[in-house]
Amino acid sequence: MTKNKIKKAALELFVKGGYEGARLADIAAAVNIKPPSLYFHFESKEKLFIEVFDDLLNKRLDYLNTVRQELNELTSAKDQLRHIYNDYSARAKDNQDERVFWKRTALFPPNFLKERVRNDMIAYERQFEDVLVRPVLLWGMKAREIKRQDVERCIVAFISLTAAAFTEIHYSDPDTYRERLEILWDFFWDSIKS
Amino acid sequence: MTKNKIKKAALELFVKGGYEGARLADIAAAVNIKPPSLYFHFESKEKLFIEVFDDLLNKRLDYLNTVRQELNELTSAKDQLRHIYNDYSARAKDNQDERVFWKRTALFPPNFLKERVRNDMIAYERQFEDVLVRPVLLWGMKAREIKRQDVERCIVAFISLTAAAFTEIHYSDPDTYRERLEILWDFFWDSIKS
Amino acid sequence: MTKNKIKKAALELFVKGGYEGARLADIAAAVNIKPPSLYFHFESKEKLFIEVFDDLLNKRLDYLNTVRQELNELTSAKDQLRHIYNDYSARAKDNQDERVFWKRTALFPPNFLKERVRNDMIAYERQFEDVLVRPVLLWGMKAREIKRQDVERCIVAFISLTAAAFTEIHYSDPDTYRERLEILWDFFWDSIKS
Amino acid sequence: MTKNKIKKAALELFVKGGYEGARLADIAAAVNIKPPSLYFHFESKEKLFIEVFDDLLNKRLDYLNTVRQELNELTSAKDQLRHIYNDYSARAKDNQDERVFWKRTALFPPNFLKERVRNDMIAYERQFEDVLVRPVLLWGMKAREIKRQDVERCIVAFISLTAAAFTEIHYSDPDTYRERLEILWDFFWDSIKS
DNA sequence: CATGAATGAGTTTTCATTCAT
DNA sequence: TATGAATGAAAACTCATTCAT
Repeated sequence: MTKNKIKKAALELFVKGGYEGARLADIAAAVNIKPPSLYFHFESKEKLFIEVFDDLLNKRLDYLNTVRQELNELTSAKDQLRHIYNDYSARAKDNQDERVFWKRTALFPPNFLKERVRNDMIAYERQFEDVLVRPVLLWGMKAREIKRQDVERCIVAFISLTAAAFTEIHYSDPDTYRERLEILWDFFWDSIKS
Repeated sequence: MTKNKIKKAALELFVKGGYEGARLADIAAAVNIKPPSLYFHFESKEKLFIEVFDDLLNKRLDYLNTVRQELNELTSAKDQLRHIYNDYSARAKDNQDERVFWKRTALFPPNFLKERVRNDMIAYERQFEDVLVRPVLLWGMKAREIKRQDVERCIVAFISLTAAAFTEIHYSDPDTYRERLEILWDFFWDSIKS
Repeated sequence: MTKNKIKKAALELFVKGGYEGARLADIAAAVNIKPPSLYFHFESKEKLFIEVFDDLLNKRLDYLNTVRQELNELTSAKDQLRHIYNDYSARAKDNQDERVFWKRTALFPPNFLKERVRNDMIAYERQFEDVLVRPVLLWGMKAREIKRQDVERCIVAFISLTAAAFTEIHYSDPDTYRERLEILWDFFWDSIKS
Repeated sequence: MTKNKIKKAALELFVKGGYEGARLADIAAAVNIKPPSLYFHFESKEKLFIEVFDDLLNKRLDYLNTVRQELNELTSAKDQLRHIYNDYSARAKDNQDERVFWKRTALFPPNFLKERVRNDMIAYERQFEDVLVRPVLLWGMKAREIKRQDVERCIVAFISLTAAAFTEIHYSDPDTYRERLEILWDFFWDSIKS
């Protein structure tokens, strides 16, 4: 389906150049159509961006629940937290484009989307904490696997783990990246385990 | 001096819209001149960006040495690390614009600068580690203030502290921001102290 | 029949935006089909316009004869002229759209049709004068109902009555419109009656 | 001054093709500049149209007062009315372009201006009646030069004289045009004179 | 130093039109 | 009959840049 191919190409180019840096001509070329043809599928460049963003938002929101399910298979809080964290070490191209698009948009949204992005992002982060991180942490504390302490502080630490991981994507080659993720994880776990 | 006013305005607008999103017309307007007048001071938009970038790079490089000096006044490794970290909690507008410009450029440099930015950034990061972080950590370990452990791992942890701090700028209001920086610091210090 | 629905919708939109202002997409939408479907019925936008125009031309030409017949039922020149004039006070939506289309096309034809329109219009006007206005005026003079005078001058006056009526459509609400038509008529009749 | 040359060229092309039919490329070409240069002088095509329209509106509003002055030189109501009417027989190119632009815009304004045009036009018409036509008619009646009668009806008649005159511009060659204006005038004057 | 005027090279967007189904 | 998908041609508009003053 052309529409999806366009969205995929668009995501890739939005990642490379941001909203303003991505030209419709390039997006069209990536799908082997001419620029005007894009307008059969999308009202405007803005709407295209929004659809890409919304798709990803929904995908991640869904993913939250998927992960939530998967956690049930795991018996220790450590494994569960690690499973959540693992999402960040997957380095398949698509996956990574999406993650960079997500972060780029979160940090530097195109002007016309500033408001919405901010709201959606905050809502997503809240879900992430409420559905995944906090329950696991609480459960781990109850099971004495994790030191009793202020959960909210632990959450802040865990979130910043993921933030740091994202930054690393840009600086490190794949191997260093994985290595560093591991280091961060160790620090984190040592800090909170009983 | 007009030239500096231009650079300051440019930095601000590059922060808001990135290289492509910032229009010379806006930069000129911010300085109360017309766009052609910019060309008296700068050869081109690219050159303007580069100058802003270089200025900041040098400023930070200088700052490294300044901080290096300041560390001598401090007697504990904890205070020293904390002093380095403190740069990140200053939240004056200028300071912050610079930090965001820095990170934005590091993460999403304009295409024409990709190469140079990457190199300069890496060089800077190395300096940061070599001049400030590593020496302090080593010294702290020697003094048994910090647990004996792999220094490089500690560096990774410290660096990611600053990365996380940056991300928080975007999400949190000033108070929350400061609070979280504190939390992260506590986690970090608890992890490495003896 | 779809074809006729299209023509009706087209007429309406040509009235609103002129030839260039009317978009095939809107015309199609008004008939609940998609733009490409229009091409099953018409070769091109130009051809569509021409058909609409020709239909109307023929309709009006026919109407001339109808009116000519109807005049036979009327015994005074005054009633006859008034009957001719009455066409202009009908204000049903369709009727009016047609009149505006007619005038708009007469005054500001699309470039590609300039020649034909001019010719057809002039031919129509001549018919209007030859078949309806002049005979009635002559007959009225012969019957001493109308002052003996230069018929051609009377025709000019009568024609300008209709032109003025058209302009009023745009400026006046229905009631004012009717009222003014009446005023004009009174002036006219007083001027030419015996 | 380029700006004025643009406005003049624009008026001419708006007359020929209406708002949608006039292309900026043609307007630019008429002034020997490239299309983007138009944007140095006008924000957009719409704004250009609006300025042309406003200029003309003001010009005509001024003209009303000029004519008002000139009327004082004339001693009979007949001469005065005729003087008002004469404006319509001037057939210099510029003058006529303006008149056609005026009427075209009045009758078929571009969609984005519909509201404003309607209001401005009605205001202008009112001025025309209040400042010129009604006073002269009243004065003529007082002087027994004009038959005592309902002034408002006379105004309607006079206005439609001008409307009809406008329509004639499109149909007739200059000589016929002048001849018909004369005929209409005679009818009108005969109708209202004492 | 600064700017008014203009422009080249794009960029998004519109729209009538085509064509395979 | 009708349409989904695509396109050519052109439209308006943007923006960095130039240049004479």
